[in-house]
Amino acid sequence: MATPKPKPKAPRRRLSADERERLIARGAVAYFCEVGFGGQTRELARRLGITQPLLYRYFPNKEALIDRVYQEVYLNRWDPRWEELLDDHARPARERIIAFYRDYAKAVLSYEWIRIFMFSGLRGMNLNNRYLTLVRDRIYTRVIRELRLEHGLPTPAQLPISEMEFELVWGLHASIFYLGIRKWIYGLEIPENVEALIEGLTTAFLDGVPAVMTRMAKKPRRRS
Amino acid sequence: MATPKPKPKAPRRRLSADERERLIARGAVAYFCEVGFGGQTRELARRLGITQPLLYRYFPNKEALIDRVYQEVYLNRWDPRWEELLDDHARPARERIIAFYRDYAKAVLSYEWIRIFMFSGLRGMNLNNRYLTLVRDRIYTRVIRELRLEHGLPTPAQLPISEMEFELVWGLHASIFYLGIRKWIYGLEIPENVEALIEGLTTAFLDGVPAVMTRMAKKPRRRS
DNA sequence: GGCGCTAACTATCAAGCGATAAGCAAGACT
DNA sequence: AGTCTTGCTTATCGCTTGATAGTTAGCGCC
Repeated sequence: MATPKPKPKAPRRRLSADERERLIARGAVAYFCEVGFGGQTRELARRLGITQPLLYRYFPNKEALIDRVYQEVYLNRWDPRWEELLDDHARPARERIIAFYRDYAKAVLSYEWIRIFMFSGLRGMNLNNRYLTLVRDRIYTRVIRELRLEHGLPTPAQLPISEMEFELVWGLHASIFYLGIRKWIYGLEIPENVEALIEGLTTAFLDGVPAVMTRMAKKPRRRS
Repeated sequence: MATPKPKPKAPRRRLSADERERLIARGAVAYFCEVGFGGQTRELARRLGITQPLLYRYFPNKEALIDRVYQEVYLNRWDPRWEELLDDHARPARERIIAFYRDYAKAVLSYEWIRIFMFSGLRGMNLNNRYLTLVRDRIYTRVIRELRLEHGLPTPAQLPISEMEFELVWGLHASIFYLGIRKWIYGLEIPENVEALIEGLTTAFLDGVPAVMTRMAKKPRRRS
């Protein structure tokens, strides 16, 4: 090439502080999701089309930026209607549970959510645990309660939920979450029709788990 | 403290090249499993009780060290007897599948395996995919074959294994693998008696999945 | 259309980190 | 005991990277 082209150099654009901060936060989510929290501030700035020191005008340091990423991803991902949905006794339990997982999957099986969740887990954050406790207390308990009700087993008030029952529900949860891992962490293809898939997994769960639950409710727990 | 203590400085120990290399490799596995591949060579050396440049006498660069970590963790983790176990028609299919997953879990639910698997996935390595293809071809196909046989469904030769069948088995796999994620990535407690847990999960699977499989074999596949 | 506020940039520091070069010393062999 | 091999260390380079200081210029306002 004859033209050395000194620099493309986009014209300096001046945004309001709020707007720029949001832009940086969004960009940080996208960037750190992709490369992990070891990603460099210079590369993040480059992707945002700004200079690296500008980041430090909006965030005191890199850690603050990462905290913001957590906030962006973790907050506002919980839909309170999930609990209502699971409580709605007008519909059959089976239908409710399938509907819930269909909806839950839509919220959670995203690139950002799955990867941030993994990265923060590997980093030793306890945000994961806080979230998973929420899932356990708000969702698993409801699923188990409804299953017990449907199969004429004692209510959780009468007989506390056993470890095994929690584990079985966690197994369903895992099989759905793992779809996200396969897609967004391993980079594998998963079936196009995720809804049908979740319906199949949940159906298999609903067909298989009550038998185990019933068996465990009758037999005393065997110690290893 | 009155004693400034200039340096503990362990006496220089001279090992054979082979021995030292193995030591470094082992240490690298432990270190990179813990902190990820962004870990620093200096810190690794410190943990090994050697100086950092010594690493470069045994490995040309950090990447080679990481490759070695992959080798150490991925290789020799596959037990060919798993396939034999699943093929052993002297035992009931249910018993074989439970026995397999009990054994498989023992091999795979380790700190090193789980974390390296995640780190390499997040890094975009395709080693995961190679491994998972192996699992699919050697294990899932066998599980499905045996389940079909037990429930009077066509053999895979007569009717190819459907996507949904693979997905259901992948669901079982996920629910077991997720135990490792919970323990070694999220840092959560999991039940002590993992064997009983796996038995419960597999039983629920075996009770629930055939119904779905039978249904799908009879009904034509519904498109979304 | 000039002026001021401040968003954004240029330049740079200091610590961190992968990697290399040259010298030292532990153990083996005679 | 002397010496030779080579495992291991000290010293250091050069680039990277988070963070700071000082300068420039876009936009609103009168």
